[in-house]
Amino acid sequence: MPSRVTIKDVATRAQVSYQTVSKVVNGQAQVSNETRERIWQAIHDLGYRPHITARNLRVRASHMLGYSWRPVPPDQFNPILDKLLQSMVEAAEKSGYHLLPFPCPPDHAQIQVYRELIFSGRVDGFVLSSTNLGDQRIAYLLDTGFPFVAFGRANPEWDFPYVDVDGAAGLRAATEHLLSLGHQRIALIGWPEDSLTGKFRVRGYLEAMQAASRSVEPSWIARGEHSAQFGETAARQWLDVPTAQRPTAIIALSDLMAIGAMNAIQERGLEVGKDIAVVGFDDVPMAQYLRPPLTSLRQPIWEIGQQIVAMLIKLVRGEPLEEPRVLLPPRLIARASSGAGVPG
Amino acid sequence: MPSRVTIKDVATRAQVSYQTVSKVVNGQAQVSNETRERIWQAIHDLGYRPHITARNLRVRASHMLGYSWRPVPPDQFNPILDKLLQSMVEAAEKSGYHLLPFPCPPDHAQIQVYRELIFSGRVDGFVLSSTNLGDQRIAYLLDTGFPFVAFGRANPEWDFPYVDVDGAAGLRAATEHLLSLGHQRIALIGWPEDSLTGKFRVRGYLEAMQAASRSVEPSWIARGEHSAQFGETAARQWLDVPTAQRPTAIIALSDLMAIGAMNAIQERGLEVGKDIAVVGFDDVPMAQYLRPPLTSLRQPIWEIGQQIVAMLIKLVRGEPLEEPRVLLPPRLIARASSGAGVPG
DNA sequence: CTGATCTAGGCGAACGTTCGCCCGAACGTT
DNA sequence: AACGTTCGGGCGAACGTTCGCCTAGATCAG
Repeated sequence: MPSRVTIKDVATRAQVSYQTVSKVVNGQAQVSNETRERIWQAIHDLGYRPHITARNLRVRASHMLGYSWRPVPPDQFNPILDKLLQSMVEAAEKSGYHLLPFPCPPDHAQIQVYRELIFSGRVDGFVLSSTNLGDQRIAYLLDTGFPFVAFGRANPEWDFPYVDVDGAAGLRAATEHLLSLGHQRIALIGWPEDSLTGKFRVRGYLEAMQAASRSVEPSWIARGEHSAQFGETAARQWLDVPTAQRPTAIIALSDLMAIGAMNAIQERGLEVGKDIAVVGFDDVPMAQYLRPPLTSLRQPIWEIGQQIVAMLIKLVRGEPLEEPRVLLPPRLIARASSGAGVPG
Repeated sequence: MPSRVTIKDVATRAQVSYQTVSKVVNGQAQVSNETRERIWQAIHDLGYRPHITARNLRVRASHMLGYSWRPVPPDQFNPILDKLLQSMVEAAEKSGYHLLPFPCPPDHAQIQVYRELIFSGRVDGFVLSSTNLGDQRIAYLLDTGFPFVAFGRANPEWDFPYVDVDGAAGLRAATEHLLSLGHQRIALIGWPEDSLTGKFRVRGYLEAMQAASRSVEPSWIARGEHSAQFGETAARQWLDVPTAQRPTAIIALSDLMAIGAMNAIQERGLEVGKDIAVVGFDDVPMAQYLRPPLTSLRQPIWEIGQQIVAMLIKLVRGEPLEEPRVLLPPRLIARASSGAGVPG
């Protein structure tokens, strides 16, 4: 490793003090054009690049944004990580920031880890994901006043900046889609009551049903864990109902559960998209390759990443947020599983 | 933001010079037990945490490892990113390092971006992924002597540290698996000739066939782009062959292509796993939920991440690598699509 | 011609560490 | 008693920047 070329090397070559070089590099005004050019020339000749660590020390900022995500169990998939990460990394880089991914700590150590990252000056702000009601991290960060933006909502009485997918709008769209195809009895596979995300989505479903003056049987709503297995179980229970009263369409709050439902339906020799419609949520990349291809709701992941990071950087810089709560609607991708789109 | 507590604050409280505090924090010997305890007490009382940026500046290291990955097109999936990232981040953190993900630059700007990261002192080393023959980054980094470890191989004449999946071993296992089930005519869906990874895998297939004294028809090997579409096309071509001579099993070099093949087979009214066996590569999380569940080769992603990072950190620290070329075999996960495992 | 204003650029200091060297006291040895 | 060794801890310097202040000369108005 040849010892690095510093601002002082540039200075001697350009015959100025090194502080003047700093001014030029940072685009400050107090330099004549010819000096400026001479300095740029020297910078170019020597291949000088400012040393980030030194700069960060001086300006008391790390220019790093912390991000951790909950790893999914090996049999499941994280449909959004790739794109979300790319989006956030790109957005951060645009403003001279970088993303610091760190392992999602076990629940009891959460605060400890966040505190450590703050006080060691490793990050200037956090992106929180997988938020839920009573999220300790939010409470802690609100308390200390450290900048953060959440991907997801939490307790309504907490006032904090977030970006979230408008699950209610998504489910309204899905429900209306099915209603418009003539379905009357639409069932829903959801998560346990304590899931906030689940609550919003169910609400959208109920709203759409009500708006269409359709009543909803309590038995049409199944709640359970996020797994293909549960999707299967839930669907079977409806398949046991006599044809005349049984739901003709199923909306699952995730593609994983939708896949379980599809498998249960096909097991009975029924045809998905014809006998019973199925709609998922997430639009996992695989959705289009399923037989039949799965109708699903696609989250605007790229957009979400961009907004979260843009907001966080504003906060870090102490600028005010004009719109601290952002909801972005997912997009319905209609395919054959709901009886729409090209068949096959 | 209350101004941070520094090593000097600790020093005054513990009645020592701040350099002595530094010694204690870094576990150096020259301090008596009682002083040490007094200092730890002060550290604890004040909640002191060393300032990483300052430390990094002083020791001339960023303790950051750069990593970029090629984003997959929206209709495909990255089956390994989640786990690989978790693994690498965790391994890095264990040794006091962090991962710096950066956007994968367009080809013509690659070197430029790497150079920038090096000379601005942002990273101490790189993890390279998606390597291929003639990879410019490898050439450049070898040339400058900057530490890196590749995930994947490249030109055999280049001497550099890498970790890779032993694709040949994987395909031998898959082929032997099918042979043991009685298949004789085994076809293969692969990538274009210029894919190095593809070449290794095909080699494993050929070796296994040869070891079993089975000859391989040239027409059994299809080469094309990595897509479900191509998997479908390739499979159809074999389905057109009269039953007596047509392949009874298909190995695809990726699950994505395997899925295409499965769809083509089912389209003809044939049953996957019974009429024709299918084996994929990657074991994407979805594989088990397909109908029938897909037999596939699972890459030891966690292990790979751990090894890559461990090797890279050694390099960064200037320690020698006892084993600079690591090949890890994938594991065959037998499911119904190859006629093995539990049916359904 | 004088004094005020502006401009280009220099200079010292600081950001929070770690490193190497130094010194004084205590101890043991001859 | 004189000397060498060891140990605990202090001190100056440096890592590569940016920031704010200062100044010498140029410019300008009256």
